[in-house]
Amino acid sequence: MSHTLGVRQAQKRRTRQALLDAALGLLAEQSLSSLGLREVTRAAGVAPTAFYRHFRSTADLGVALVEEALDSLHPMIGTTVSPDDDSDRRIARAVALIAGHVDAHPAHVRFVARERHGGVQPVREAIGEQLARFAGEVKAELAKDPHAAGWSDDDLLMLAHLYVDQMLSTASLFLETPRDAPGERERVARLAARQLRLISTGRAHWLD
Amino acid sequence: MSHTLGVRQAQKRRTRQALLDAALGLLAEQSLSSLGLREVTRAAGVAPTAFYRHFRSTADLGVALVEEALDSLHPMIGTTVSPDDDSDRRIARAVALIAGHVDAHPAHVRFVARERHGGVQPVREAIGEQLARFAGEVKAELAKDPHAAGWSDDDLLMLAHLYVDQMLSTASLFLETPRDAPGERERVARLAARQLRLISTGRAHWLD
DNA sequence: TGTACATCAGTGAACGCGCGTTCACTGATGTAC
DNA sequence: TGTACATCAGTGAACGCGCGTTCACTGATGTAC
Repeated sequence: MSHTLGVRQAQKRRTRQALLDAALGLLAEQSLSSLGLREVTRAAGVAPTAFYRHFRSTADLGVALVEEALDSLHPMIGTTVSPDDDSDRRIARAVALIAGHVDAHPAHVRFVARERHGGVQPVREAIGEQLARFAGEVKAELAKDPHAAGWSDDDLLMLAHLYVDQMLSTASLFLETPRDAPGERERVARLAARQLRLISTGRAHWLD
Repeated sequence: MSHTLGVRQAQKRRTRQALLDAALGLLAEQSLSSLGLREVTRAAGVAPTAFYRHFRSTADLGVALVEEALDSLHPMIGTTVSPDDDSDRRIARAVALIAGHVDAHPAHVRFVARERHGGVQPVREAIGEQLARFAGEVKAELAKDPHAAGWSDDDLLMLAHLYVDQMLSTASLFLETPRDAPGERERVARLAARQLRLISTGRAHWLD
């Protein structure tokens, strides 16, 4: 088992993850730009100085969180955009998928929504890059669809960005909706579905 | 002139504005959640203790900034959504208006984009309320359009929210684009125009 | 117009506190033979 | 398998610093007569 880590490396990895988890928890109530190193180590249960064995600064930790958060979002793309026999069914599936993701990873979603325009440049840039990568993949999915015949590359990318923004906006709306308010959640779901349907309608008549 | 302020009140107003301006400047490089009271008073040229004559906390100052920022955005609504003989011309006008607003009030736009999902609850809530008010007004504008015949209230509000989100997303994209890169600015403008056109197309065929 | 008193925006000293960072350290894990 | 040495993740004390908040104050502005 050549890939097995030694005891030392495994422990280091665990501490690193504890720092990331602690930070993500603290970021529910504040922005990265005000997150303190001592605050994070305290929450993670290690000495302040241990922080430097893993990250140069909280900004550096933030960049690591970007990778973690957007990797978790990744699998969602294909399913959301992939074609379906019925458009309304695809949309309903996409909205349910988003809602499920928000329930499964609320802290990650909040982090991305918050820091996308947040006060820490390297983190903003990392999120921007990841979202551009996403849009690229959404575009590739869209290109497979028969609807895409006659679309320019630019227009496909434009639509892809629209979808990515819409997904994030919907996710963040779900995040603000209490989990124990099924009525409100349903309202959000129907709003999101209709917004996606409007985009789909625009897409269907784009070349008219 | 009964509305003329006394010397004392006028001076107090000026100091308050100096605090708001100083804070807005500092928020170009950080989030409200990390903005310090002393930092603000230092930039405004007053003693730290003077702060308390105007605001209870930096969060309180943030809420005041929300009003200021969104009041400046307000006049844009009517012009952006109002109907025109030609749809493409209206869209071009809307995009130019957004670009102009970003040039005129970059700090306000950045503040709203950043703190909309930021780490300070009262500020998030204030922005949410103002944007909901906006969406209501956009909806009222949309209702005037002949296209709106047969649309439900809910669908009009849905579309209004889509427009508001799109405006903010475009504004924030302009913000990230250097002012001295006319090529890039033009690219962003054309992207935004096509996204608006796609939404318009969806709107035109909504009831099909 | 002049005088005596009240108001209150802004001051400056002082406080206790938590911050980020440095440093030499410890002791478990890893490696060479 | 055992031994001697190297590595290095995590520690704990110490530092100087800027923070938010309190307090009694000052002196220009406002008001009553």
